[in-house]
Amino acid sequence: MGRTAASGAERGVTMRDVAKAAGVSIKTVSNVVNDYEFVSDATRKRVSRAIDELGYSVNVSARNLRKGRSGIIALVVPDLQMPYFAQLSSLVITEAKKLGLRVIVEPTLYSREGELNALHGTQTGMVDGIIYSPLELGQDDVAELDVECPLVLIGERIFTDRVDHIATENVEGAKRATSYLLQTGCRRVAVVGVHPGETVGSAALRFQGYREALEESGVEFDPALVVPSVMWHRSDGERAMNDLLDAGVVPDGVVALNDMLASGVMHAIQMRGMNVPDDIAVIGFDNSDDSQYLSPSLTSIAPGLEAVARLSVRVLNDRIDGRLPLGVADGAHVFRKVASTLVVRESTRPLN
Amino acid sequence: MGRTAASGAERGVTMRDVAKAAGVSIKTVSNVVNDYEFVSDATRKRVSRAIDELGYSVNVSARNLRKGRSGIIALVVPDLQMPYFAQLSSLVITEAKKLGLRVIVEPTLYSREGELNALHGTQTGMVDGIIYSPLELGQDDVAELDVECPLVLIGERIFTDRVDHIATENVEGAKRATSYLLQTGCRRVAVVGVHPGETVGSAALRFQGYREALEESGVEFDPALVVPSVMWHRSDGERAMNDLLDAGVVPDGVVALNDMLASGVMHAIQMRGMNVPDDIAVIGFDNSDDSQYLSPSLTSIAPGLEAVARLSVRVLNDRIDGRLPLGVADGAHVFRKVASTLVVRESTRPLN
DNA sequence: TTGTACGCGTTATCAG
DNA sequence: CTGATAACGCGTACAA
Repeated sequence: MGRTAASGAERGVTMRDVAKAAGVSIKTVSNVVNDYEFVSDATRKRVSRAIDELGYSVNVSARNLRKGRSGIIALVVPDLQMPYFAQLSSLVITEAKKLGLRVIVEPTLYSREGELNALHGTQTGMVDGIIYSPLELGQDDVAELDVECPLVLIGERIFTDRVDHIATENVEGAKRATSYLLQTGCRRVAVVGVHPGETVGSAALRFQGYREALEESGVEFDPALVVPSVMWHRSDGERAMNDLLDAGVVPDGVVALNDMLASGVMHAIQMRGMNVPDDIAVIGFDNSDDSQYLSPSLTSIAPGLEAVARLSVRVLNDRIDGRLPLGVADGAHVFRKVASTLVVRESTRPLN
Repeated sequence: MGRTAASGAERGVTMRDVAKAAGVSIKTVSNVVNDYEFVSDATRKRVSRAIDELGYSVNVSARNLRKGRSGIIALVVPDLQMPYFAQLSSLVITEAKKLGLRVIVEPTLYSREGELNALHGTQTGMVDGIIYSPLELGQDDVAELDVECPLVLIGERIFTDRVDHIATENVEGAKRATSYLLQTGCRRVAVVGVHPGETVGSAALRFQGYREALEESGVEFDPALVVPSVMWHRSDGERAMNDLLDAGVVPDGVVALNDMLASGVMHAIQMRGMNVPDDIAVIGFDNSDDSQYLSPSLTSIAPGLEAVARLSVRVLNDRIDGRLPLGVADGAHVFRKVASTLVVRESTRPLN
């Protein structure tokens, strides 16, 4: 009434109103609201009742101003629709909630500009910290990471000792995948989804792991078994596998650099009347949610996203609170590589 | 340097500092910052320079306190990892950005408690509005939607005239899908993913559309062609289709109630050496991102998520600003059903 | 254990 | 066009 009824949030009932209604001072109301321990039960009750009756709720903006905090962090990712980042976001939000933080998700939509904007744009204010997972920025852009608020870097595109960094085991994971195929009897293992010429980023690192595994097992590297694909969609995997088979190259195992590629690879194999894993074993990467729903269900490398999420949020929270993250010297920065694990399902042959 | 580098946001340079440095008053700085038009170019320049030199940036918390707004809206969805909601979130975020709003995504993880908490929890403060897409709450919970801030409801679980509501064409969409199969020559059209006993929610509405299409075309309804499945994953679709075929029922078309089911259905068909669409045509629902990457690519009903996102954000923004959304009388509420469209791809036969 | 009074950084209302 | 000055609602020394 009275007013234009505009004002979104509170109806205007403040601590002062509550104080008056309960016959106490503002400070006492504040104490109750913030669960300050030295408040007599009697007053606490009176105040609580007044709060309920007036429908009071604290004005978060005022609190933020006073405390110099917003309780909000930004999560910057390329694209919410990619299973990998959707899962990461989901986990980060869950983890943040545990620590009383809320998350603003900022998709940069694969644009360099978007990624820079998330760091230096006008919208930057009000977040206490940033979890940053770039796909476009590269090693040359290290300087851009120098921002006002704490920042935790995720991924394998940039390496620097100037910010906290949580990385995943791309090399090791791909190596483990390849080794597993070799151990289960594969001799001609193809790799699908390579980005020729790249030296940083998931594709390059995973391909490196593939090569290391071959080398370690004494299996000779065969360029004919390497299938490039810039995009990593299902149809790319299908096309890649068809190209390979059309060229007369028949592997007995395939390492796909992500699960969607793997899905397409399996489909191509099955469409030719061959069996996965008996004729050709297939292994994926990312252990995305639907790898278990494929048929056969897909053996995959789980990058440990839970750990990535947990660590990122925790480290960021420590920085925000001005604490040193666990196990880091003053002035130094966190660098953690999260262990990946092999999730064995039906698309590969058993170990014996 | 100097300090512990802790303090999240600003280093403490305020409008007052800028004003002093530029030799003007605070108000003038404010004017410049907010692009107030009646500022002489000279002053504007002086102030701008001072801002740059001191590295000033506005304190968003203070602004929020003063304006009674935070510029943040909450988007409440069941699960970020479901393609449908990932896409919706992505679109809402993009749309909100255009209007200068930021989005906090709140996954409720399929829990009733989570959905209620998003409305009445302690974290509620500070958001100017809520876009609410419940999956657990039902018609009985209408009262819960009565919250302090503007709220826009999305989905088909609850219908009420007490809040703004953007719905999608579930009935019409499924009807269109079924009709299309019939028009392209199918005579025995199965439906996969039905939830027996349900009367609200996507499953019930889509099934209803299926029946209406049959009726309209004068094709008799055959219960044997109805395959229930509570879950809507790929493997559920595969199992459902296998059950159907194992029972000796061979349809010439399948309406899957979402794309993941459709994917499984196609796989089951292909694994038996049959062809999609020549032997059995398949149509999905949601037009999820990867329906185009299946093989054959999947004909699907696109629920018009872009429009849902655009409308929700716009309506919410109007309410936040105290405006009446376009075409709504005072005291009334928006109810909009967004048109769905049929996206024809390779999994169905052509019209002629 | 509770009350008083001030300041956080902006924006808005006036005069000038 | 610009300058004082009063809120905005809450936290917090400090005093009682």
